[in-house]
Amino acid sequence: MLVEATVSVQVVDEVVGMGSPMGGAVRVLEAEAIARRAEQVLVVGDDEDLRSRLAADLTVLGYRPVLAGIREPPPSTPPVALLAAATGPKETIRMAEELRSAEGFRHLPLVWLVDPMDLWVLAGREHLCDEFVRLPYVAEELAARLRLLSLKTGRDGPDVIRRGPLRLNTATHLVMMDGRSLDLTYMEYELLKLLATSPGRVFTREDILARVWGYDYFGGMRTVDVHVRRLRAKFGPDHASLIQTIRSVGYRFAQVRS
Amino acid sequence: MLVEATVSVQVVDEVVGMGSPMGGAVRVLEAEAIARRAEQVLVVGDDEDLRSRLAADLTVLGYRPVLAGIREPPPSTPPVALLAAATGPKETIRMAEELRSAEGFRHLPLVWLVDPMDLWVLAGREHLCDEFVRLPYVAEELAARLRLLSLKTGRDGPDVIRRGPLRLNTATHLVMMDGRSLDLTYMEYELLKLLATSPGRVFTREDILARVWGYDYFGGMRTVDVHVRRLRAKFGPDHASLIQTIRSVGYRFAQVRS
DNA sequence: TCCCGCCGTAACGCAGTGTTTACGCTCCGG
DNA sequence: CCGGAGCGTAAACACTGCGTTACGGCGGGA
Repeated sequence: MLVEATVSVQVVDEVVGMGSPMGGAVRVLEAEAIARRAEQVLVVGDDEDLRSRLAADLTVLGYRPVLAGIREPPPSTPPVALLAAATGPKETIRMAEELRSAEGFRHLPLVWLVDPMDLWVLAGREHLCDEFVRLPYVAEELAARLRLLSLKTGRDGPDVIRRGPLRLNTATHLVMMDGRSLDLTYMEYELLKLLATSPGRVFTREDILARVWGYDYFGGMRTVDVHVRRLRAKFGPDHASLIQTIRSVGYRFAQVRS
Repeated sequence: MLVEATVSVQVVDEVVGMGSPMGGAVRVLEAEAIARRAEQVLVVGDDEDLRSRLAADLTVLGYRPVLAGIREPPPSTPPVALLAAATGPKETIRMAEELRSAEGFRHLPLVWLVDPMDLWVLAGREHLCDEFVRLPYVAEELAARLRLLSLKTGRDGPDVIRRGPLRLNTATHLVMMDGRSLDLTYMEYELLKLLATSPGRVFTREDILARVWGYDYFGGMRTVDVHVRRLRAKFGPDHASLIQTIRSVGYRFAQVRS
């Protein structure tokens, strides 16, 4: 399916496993695991030396590098990919083309690491490259370019609420989890926005009904439960516990580090 | 009005400029230059040496450098500006702020030329910087970044908005889709312009009515729906989804990769 | 004055969404 | 260990919002 490469999927700094989301109360360890999550960056390519240096620098910069041979895509899609090829620009082109044609990676922003002698390959291939960094790279430049890229792709900015793996863009109404976009309905979106704007704070069902459905709403409380359930289902099993149940009280969004 | 600087407006005359009937061997760069028809680039800053080197390189690359002290803005607004400061990043920040607050320059994409030691100044100032180049710069990198920038900003010159298959000339009111011209009515054009100038952003029907029909408009919201429908019909089935419906919220122009 | 293109409104039907209901499991106190 | 309250879950039901079409008013040009 994808470019052949020597390194298999290998997630750096695996998160503490999260238990089954079924069954109400969320354990402290799970909340901490979510809290330690940083934004992932996929690092692909056949330049092992460059890849490991990138991994080290990215970690220092607060990112979570995911080293992978792109033949075996990682389980969770990071929101951005760095292309590090040792065998020259042709390999980078091939990786970019195959990532772009692979299901699930089509909209992944690609950052090329390019030797200044090879910059000519970019001409006419701008559709395969969202950003590039001149080699030898400087960590500060890499950081700045990743930040700029986040802004340009709408994953960060003044209108974006960042909560752990969740990105909630209030300008575009786009919701992303681990780089994948979630398809939420209007009520789901509004409910999530309310909870996510005050992580850790507990909202009673009355609160939620009044602020999402309107103060004049007259209906059953279970409506909230059902919508929370649908949100958790769309979050997927790994992130279902982002919304926590406080028994006899209500719900709250987990306290995560952005 | 703008930052004080020593150099007045001075157009470096076109060496490979448009209409130049020079023959001879056509190298890749020159071919690009002709294709680009000598697009202007504003070069501002107090680093005279850097400015002149930029002017020379830009000319070779087929651009038409406009050297200016930004106190005296050039008569016609170029589509992009390079910021070259000798006195350090503070000067660059000041130039960027003043350009952004100056009428007519607000939406001008800014490219910083930054010493790697000064890259820290970018943190938190991403709104003042659309692109940056590490010093000492490489001409090929500069060219590649300018090409990428023009793709990302979706502008071919000051009057042309490019969004995927769509071209919108705000000067001539001409709209093209896939090279074919669309015959839009006045309201259709204004509606499309509003949506297309902020791809991804969701506009409510109130927003749209206020900004296209006028703040004093008093009528039904379904008017917007019908005009959106007419636009989609003229786009054709292949491109109807360029305008997306956000249920219970409004409409938005799709985020397309140019 | 007539004609034609543009624009706003109303009506209808459907797909998508929200709400209700019912049932069974979990948690916790007795 | 038992029982009840609280909650998760699924499915059925009701309805909203939007796409779509048709139609009538308005204004400019012949």
